[in-house]
Amino acid sequence: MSGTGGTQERPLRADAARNRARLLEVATEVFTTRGVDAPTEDIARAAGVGVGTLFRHFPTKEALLEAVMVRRLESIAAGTARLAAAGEPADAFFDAFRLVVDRSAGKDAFTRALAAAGRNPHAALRETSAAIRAHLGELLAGAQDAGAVRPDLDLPELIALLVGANSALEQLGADPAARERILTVVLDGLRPR
Amino acid sequence: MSGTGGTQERPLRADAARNRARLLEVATEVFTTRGVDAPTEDIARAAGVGVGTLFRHFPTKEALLEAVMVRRLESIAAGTARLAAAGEPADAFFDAFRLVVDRSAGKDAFTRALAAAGRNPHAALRETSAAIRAHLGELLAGAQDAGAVRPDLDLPELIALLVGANSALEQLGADPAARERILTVVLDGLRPR
Amino acid sequence: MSGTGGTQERPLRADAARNRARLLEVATEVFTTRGVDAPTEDIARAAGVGVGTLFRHFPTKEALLEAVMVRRLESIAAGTARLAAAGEPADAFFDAFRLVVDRSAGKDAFTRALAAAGRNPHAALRETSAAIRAHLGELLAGAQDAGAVRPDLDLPELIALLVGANSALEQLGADPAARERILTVVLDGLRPR
Amino acid sequence: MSGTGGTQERPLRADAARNRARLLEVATEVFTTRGVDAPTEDIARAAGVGVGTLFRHFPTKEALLEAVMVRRLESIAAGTARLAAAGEPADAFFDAFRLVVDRSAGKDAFTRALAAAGRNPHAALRETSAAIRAHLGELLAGAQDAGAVRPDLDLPELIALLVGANSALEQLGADPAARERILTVVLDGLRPR
DNA sequence: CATGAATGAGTCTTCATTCAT
DNA sequence: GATGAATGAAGACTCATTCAT
Repeated sequence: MSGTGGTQERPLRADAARNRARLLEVATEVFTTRGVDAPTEDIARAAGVGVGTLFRHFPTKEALLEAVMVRRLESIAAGTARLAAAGEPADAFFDAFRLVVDRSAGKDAFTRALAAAGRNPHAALRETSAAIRAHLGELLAGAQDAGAVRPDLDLPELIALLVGANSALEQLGADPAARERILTVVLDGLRPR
Repeated sequence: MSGTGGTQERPLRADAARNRARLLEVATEVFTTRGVDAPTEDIARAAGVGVGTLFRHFPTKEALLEAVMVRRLESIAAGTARLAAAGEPADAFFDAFRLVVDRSAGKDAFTRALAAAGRNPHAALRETSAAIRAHLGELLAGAQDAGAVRPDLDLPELIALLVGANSALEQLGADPAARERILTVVLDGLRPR
Repeated sequence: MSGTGGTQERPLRADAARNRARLLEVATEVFTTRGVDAPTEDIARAAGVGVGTLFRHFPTKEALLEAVMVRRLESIAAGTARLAAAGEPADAFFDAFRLVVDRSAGKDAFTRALAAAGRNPHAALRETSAAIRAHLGELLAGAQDAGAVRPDLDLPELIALLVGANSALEQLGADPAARERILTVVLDGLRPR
Repeated sequence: MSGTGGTQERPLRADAARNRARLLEVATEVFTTRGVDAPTEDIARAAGVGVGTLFRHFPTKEALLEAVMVRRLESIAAGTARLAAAGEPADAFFDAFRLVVDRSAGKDAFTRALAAAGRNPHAALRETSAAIRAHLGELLAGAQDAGAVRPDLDLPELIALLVGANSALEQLGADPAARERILTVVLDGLRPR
């Protein structure tokens, strides 16, 4: 897991690595704020490189979008991995829910990627989201065993709720108190009656 | 209230009305399943007419999208109006939540329209969604007065939750039991602790 | 030469004749003020008829344009015929020059039609402009015989100068004194040194 | 003043510059002979490039047309500047008239641009044609002072006459003797009686 | 390796003309 | 005869992707 994950990459030259990182950064920003229809050229320009460079690093626009998602998902996976290994099942579960939602912030094309896991043909995405799903599965089971979450809920519903919570928050805007109220509703709803 | 609604339209010839209706039908289907980036030509073809006909009825693609949304929103508004006038505040509120979610199904550009009410510049959309918001506001207040919904929740959060529920369900797929479980979580979460 | 000239037309019903006249009127106005690229539908609407009616009277847009031109040319031809029959060769010639320019006013697509005489494949136009050319030829010869116009000038140049004068005036705008100065320049230039 | 003129352009690559120049060349030819309604694609094809290339160099068709005009006007401006600086007022004036007419040849959208100076919104055009107008103004005044041109003529009329002469010549065709006779008429007409 | 110019298929939209009502 | 709805071939412009410099 030395690099960005995937199929055997020879080590990039320093400047190439820098370009790649910068492109990923900028693409995340652009896709998030302007949507995935933003022209590749805008991304390249914002990253200070030519389109050619962009396409050298990412063979298609879709591959770039995928890489952006993978990065986000990896960050999430790191968090859920830690929490799945934690001791307190109930707290860990609820923390994980918040963590996923927090790190998915922005144009929700991203959370969707997580959900598209099974259907999606891209290996990198599939692997990372499978890991997250596994962690969430464990956390859910733990919380249910601890009686902290409704026992009839299954992983697909949990994920759908994560996507939904993300949408709701994206919809709502910045007011922190209101955001907290939204989360309270969903998290309370997850608890057994 | 019987027809396509909006600002005074001279009565169309029978065949023209049929084409218009068919275009609206097909566009709803296409936008819903394939997203708003689907080519106008596909919509025209699916409706069995030439592009020219589409553009005669709807001067721009955006106008078509707007008409589709207005139709959906009007259907929702009719439902919420009825429920807002009903006697049982608590039931009416929860029924309204389900109704909005049901009739918003699809690539969720739709619930967003409702949410975008104040900001967006399309008069037809603005009016209809303002009406829905008004109904939802009444229903929420009634349910809160009746002690059936958390008192700290405000209309913007309710709407955000509707958008979120829609996303969650869209994400989930068809399984009716799972869909019901999702809704149960959210609706239970809305109740006071 | 009872009607609009051309190949055998059965007498139109009163309303049809009225429509045809109105279309010609409106088309002249529209082509003149908005150019020949104005949509046929605008012309039909301005004339208070449907496009279908327009195309019943004039099988193509070009035919309509031609009819408009023929009308103008006929008006010019009537004037030049009268002047060609007049007694005073010099005055008649200069009057004709002014007359052609006056009646050609407007988007000069019209004067061009006159010039396109020989090349142009449309019978109606060809005939009428041939007549005008004949009159102008006579007038020119008369004025040259009378020593009022440079002897080296030929009909094609005269026509080119008419087109040019028309362009110049169209370019200039409304100021009557300035228009007169332009005409003075050209008419003086036509005189022998 | 050496190149394509306008607001600071970074130096293009050799091939790009060649394409740009070729497009300008071809567009001049096409607009001149077939009018401004000729499809952009025809221009691109004639220049041996794809449409994309055309639109890379000129963001809209109008921008291309403007560039073509600017080039023509600059060529004219260079000539009138030289003549305005010359010693012999009368000759300089008449030479300038011929020069403008010569270099404006074609579907006369061009001389119009000169005339449209004040009104039109394109900065590049405005500046260049303002320069030409200034030169012509000086030349006219000089020639009038020298008694070589009618004293009652003003700049707007001169410009209208340039447009008119251009139209007349465009109308006339290639015969050099006839063209010369036309110019003689107009130039003689400009002289005082 | 990086650059950005070139490509051309694809998208929206217009408009002359036809034809069912 | 009149109407205006329907048609579809263009036309301007965009953008992912390729490739010469």
